[in-house]
Amino acid sequence: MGLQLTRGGEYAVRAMAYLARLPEGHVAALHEIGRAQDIPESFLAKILQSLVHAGLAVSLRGAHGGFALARPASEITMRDVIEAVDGPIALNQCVASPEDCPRNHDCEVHKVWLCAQDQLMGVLGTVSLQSLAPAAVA
Amino acid sequence: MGLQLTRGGEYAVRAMAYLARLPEGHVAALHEIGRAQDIPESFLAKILQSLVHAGLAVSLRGAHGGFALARPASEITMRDVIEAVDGPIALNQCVASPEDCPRNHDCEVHKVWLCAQDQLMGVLGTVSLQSLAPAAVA
DNA sequence: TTCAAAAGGACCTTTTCAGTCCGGTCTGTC
DNA sequence: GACAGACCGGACTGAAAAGGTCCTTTTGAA
Repeated sequence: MGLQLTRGGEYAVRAMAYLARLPEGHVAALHEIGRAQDIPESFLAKILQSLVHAGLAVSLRGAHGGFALARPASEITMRDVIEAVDGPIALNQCVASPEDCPRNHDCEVHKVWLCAQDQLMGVLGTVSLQSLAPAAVA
Repeated sequence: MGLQLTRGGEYAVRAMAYLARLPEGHVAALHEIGRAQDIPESFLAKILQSLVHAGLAVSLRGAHGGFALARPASEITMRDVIEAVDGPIALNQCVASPEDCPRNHDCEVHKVWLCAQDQLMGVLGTVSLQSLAPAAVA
């Protein structure tokens, strides 16, 4: 199909949105998140590790351990989450690494992709986890 | 990587932009396009067939055959071209087929994807092949 | 000490991508 | 009519990524 979000990215957003809805200071265990959001737990484990590595989530090990957001939900965007799991967003190769594209100079198509990418980033980079969590505690 | 254009889509846009630069009535043979745009010819053959099936290009068979745009370059958008080759653009599954998504109702993430998709379509659906072909004949 | 839970890496299966190949068909030219 | 040039169309393939699974190790709290 092409030009589609990966399953991992989708899961990551849902998992983080779930964490964003939790009361302050609460940690959620892997299986809690997985069950609540209907995500295969062993796969979710890998995704959460990416998020922890990226500094978006923190984990507590040992009994009663689990995961929580590393910073306020208002300071984490969908873009952050997706890029942590799927790598940098680049609609096509020539936007990601223009130096590899021989027809780079005066390429009209290139400009269009840059523009499209900006539009996309404008949305994903603006929406925070907070705005995804309307059911936050009162 | 995820969320990236396929090679086929990229080639298709370049090939169509090439055709758009041709003088009216001229047809370009497969090998001509492939050589000019540096696209593997056997792969390009498949791509062009998709474009013909989608009604964006026409082909002439037999000796001195080749390809040309099916309508004026100003009436073919990048979106048309990409969707002809890669299928419908849907940033994620739940945008493509909302009926398959159980959490469809009151899903905040869904709305964001719709918005992002609209932005993307706004760009790709507006840019015509004509605007990609600045070197058109005088 | 013991047990619950995350960390991390090896492994696996399926699908998609990116492309090749080849026989068939069409059509302009000689 | 024969022939050559060019598209048609589908089967095939190798590599890579997606999408997971599993198992061992480490950590922390009761």
